[in-house]
Amino acid sequence: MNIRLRHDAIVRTLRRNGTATVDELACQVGASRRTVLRDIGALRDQGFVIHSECGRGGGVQLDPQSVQTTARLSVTEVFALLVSVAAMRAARSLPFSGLADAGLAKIEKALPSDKVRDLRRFLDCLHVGQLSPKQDISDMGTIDPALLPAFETAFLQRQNLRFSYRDAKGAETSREVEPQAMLILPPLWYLVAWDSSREDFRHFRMDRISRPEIVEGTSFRRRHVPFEDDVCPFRELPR
Amino acid sequence: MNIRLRHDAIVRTLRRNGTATVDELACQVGASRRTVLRDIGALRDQGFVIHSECGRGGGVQLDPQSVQTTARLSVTEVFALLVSVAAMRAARSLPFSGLADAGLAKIEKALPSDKVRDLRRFLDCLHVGQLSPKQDISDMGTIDPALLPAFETAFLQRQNLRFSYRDAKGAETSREVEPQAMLILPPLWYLVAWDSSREDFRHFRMDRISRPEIVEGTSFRRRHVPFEDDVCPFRELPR
DNA sequence: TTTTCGGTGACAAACTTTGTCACCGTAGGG
DNA sequence: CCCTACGGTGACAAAGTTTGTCACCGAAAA
Repeated sequence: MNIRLRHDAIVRTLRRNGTATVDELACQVGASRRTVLRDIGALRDQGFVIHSECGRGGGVQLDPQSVQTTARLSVTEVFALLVSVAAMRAARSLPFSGLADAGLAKIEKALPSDKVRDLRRFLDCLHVGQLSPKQDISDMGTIDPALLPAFETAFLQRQNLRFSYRDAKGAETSREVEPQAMLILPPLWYLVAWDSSREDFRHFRMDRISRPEIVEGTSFRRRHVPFEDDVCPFRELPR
Repeated sequence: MNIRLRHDAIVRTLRRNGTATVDELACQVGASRRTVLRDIGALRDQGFVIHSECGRGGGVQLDPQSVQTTARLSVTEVFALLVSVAAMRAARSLPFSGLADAGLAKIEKALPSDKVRDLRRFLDCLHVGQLSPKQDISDMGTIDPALLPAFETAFLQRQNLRFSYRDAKGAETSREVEPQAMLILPPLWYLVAWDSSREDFRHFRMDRISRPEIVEGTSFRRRHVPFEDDVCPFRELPR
């Protein structure tokens, strides 16, 4: 039995039984006492809170407050999750909610059913209220929702986008670009786009963009956004 | 060098260089030709689209259209992501957006900086527009946002919640419960709560709840929501 | 004081990953 | 038509990692 599966099995058994002795666990997962103890150590290293008591009636116990799970999700699965949560949360007026719904359905069909079960189980673990108590609600009002329908269309139909851009010095210019990606670095959103008149990628802060409009009759292909090794691929973000 | 790190390095090198020969990659990552070829096989199994060409001037190339990354995120990291995206997306009127912001800050501080970098890099990969084209926007209007402030308070302050609940048969009852969790099974939201008059957990469909209010002067502790092995922990959800 | 239980260190056995080598097929250049 | 550059595969031993066994420690309950 694989080490990951064994960790998973141990966690699940502990969740189910509440408490168990190491020998019971060893028997359950078909491994030796020593291995189970090693596994418990590894799980603790991973952040699981596992209480233990010596002596008669003792055993190990998973702290019920701990939200940790053993699951590690691939990016595709995480994307499915993000899409699903975004779909539920996003108000109708926010962009890409339709896409999100469509994506969710698509991903649920595409993933093997045990993956879907894992996702569900993971969502179950998202008990609200585990995080810190209320604090200031920081302002995230940098993006004007009124801009977004034009963006959505530009992305989905792959049509050029024209808008007015105010740079860091306050100068206004008019741009026509091929929207390639949205870059989200909280709390700012950037539009990553190919500027064909300059023959290069440019990054535009969303809150500096105004009057976006689709350029009818245009159509572009996706370009390969260049990546740098070991650094954020977009080096010079407008401040 | 670890197998995961090597896969990562190969993918990044291919993204940076566009194309590379197996021998170059082998030299780069400090492994043998054979191992790199095995790795490429493994990456293909994982869903990466890697083109290859024989002969002079040939080499391997990562399909730029493929959004795949090698990253596998732990649940804690995924939660950080979810929280961050939710924070950005959630309109002010939706619940838990304050919590989300606070959580994001907390998590960014708690995670080692390379994890934050991974998260950033992962967000960079969330190129919008990779999913299927526009489809019907399915209705997600089952949750009345007006309900949610009372819920948020009940969760965060751990105060009892009283509301009117209409069951599957249409009968209205009044309930007073300890809200323990929100269960999100698209497209429905459930409130998982301890019903102290019945001494048991109950599941309430959010769209059947009306007139929620905090019960002043009450206070409860978190309870351990029981999990079943290998199945959705909440077996009998109201239809 | 004995039994039950978590926890540790050492070390060989079992298993997995890696490197080496020999070899195949294809494409381009001379 | 041969040579060279390149991706790709199978076999097998070397290197590395995980696991089981065993001996032993300390705490707590009967």
